[in-house]
Amino acid sequence: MIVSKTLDYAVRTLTYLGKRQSGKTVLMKEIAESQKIPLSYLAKVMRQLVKAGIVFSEYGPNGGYSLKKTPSEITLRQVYEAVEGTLRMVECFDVSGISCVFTSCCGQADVWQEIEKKLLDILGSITIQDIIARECVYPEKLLFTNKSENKHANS
Amino acid sequence: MIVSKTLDYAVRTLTYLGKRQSGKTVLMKEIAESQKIPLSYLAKVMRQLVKAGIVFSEYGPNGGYSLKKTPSEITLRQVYEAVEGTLRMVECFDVSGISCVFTSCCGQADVWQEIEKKLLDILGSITIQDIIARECVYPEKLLFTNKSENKHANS
DNA sequence: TACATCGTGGATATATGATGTCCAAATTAA
DNA sequence: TTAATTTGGACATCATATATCCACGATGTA
Ligand code: SF4
Ligand code: SF4
Repeated sequence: MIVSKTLDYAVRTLTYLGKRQSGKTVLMKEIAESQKIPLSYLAKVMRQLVKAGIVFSEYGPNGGYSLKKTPSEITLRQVYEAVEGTLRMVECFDVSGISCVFTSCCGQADVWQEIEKKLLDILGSITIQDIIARECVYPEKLLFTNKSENKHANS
Repeated sequence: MIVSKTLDYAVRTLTYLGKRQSGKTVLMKEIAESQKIPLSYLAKVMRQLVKAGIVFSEYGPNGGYSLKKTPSEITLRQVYEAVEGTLRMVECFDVSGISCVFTSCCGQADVWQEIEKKLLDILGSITIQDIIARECVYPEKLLFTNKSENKHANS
C-alpha cells in the first residue's frame, strides 16, 4: 500500500514537464538533475511513460521529452498503470496461474476488489494539473535554491 | 498497492476464528492446517494480532486463540495496522528521518495524503463480519473437501 | 513436584522484487 | 560524418517479505 519511488519519479517528472509546457522539449538530463533522479533509472521510467502515450520523445540534438497531453488530461491512474501495470490489490493466483484454494468461496477477495475499484476511481479523478495547483505559490524560487540549505524564512 | 500474504493470512485467520466464535479457543495448528498457512509463520502473525488486542491467547493444554472482539467490531483498518503498521502511502522521509528536498513545496505529497485518508476510511468501514457474510453459502462443505481436487459441480 | 502441552520471542535464512548501473544500438540535427 | 540524445536490454545491488528454527515461558494435570 505504498507509492513506489518509481511512481514518485514519474509524477514528479510529469508535473515538471507540465509546468514547462511551451511545446519545447526538455532533456532527460535536465529532468534528472532538477528532480534528483538517477539519470539511468529515469531513462527506464521515461520509456514507460512514452510507451503509455503520456509523453512524447524526440531523438538527437534538440531532442528530449514533452507532454503528449495537457496536465489536466493525465490522471494518476494513467501514470500508475504506465509504471506499475494494472492495479490489483489481491493476487489470488500465483505466477504459474494456479489459483488459491479458497478462491471459489472467498469473501475477502470480493471485498478487496471492491476497494480496488474505489481506489481506481479516486486515482482516475486526480490529474497532474491538480498536483501542480497544489504546489506552494513560489515553486521556482525554491527549485532554484535547493543547492543551498533550503532554509525556511517563515518567522 | 498490494495486500501482502501476511495481511491475507491475518484476515483469513480472523474470519476463521469469527465463525468458531463459541468462546472456545482454537489451536494454532488447526488454523495453520485449515488455512494452509505455514505454522511457524502464522505464529508470528498471531503474536501481532494478540499484541494489537484483536485476538486473545491462552497458554498450555486447552490453550489456543479466540477473538477478543466480535467480528463486526474488527475493521480491516485495525487488521492492517496490526500486521503492517501505520498506513503511509508516501514515504517523504528516509530511514534516518531526512526529508525529501521537495517536501516543503510538494503538491504530490498533499494528494497522496488525501487519498490515504480516504483509503483509511474505507478500510475502517469494513469489518470481518462483512467478509464472513460475503462468503458463499456452503463454506463448511468446501473447507472440508479441499484435500480432494476441489472440483466445481456447477454444470 | 514433575511432566506434557502450547504459545512467545528472537535470531536467522531464503526468495522476491524494487532500485540502480552500464553499454551498445538507433535516430536525428548540423 | 560527427555529435547529441533517446532506446533497449542485460546485469548488479539492495531492501523487504516470507519462511524456518530453537530455546524459553506459561499453564493444566497428576
Ligand atoms: S484467500 Fe481469498 S483473497 Fe486470499 S488469495 Fe485466496 S482467494 Fe484471494
Ligand atoms: S517528491 Fe513530494 S511526495 Fe515525493 S517524496 Fe518528495 S515530498 Fe514526498
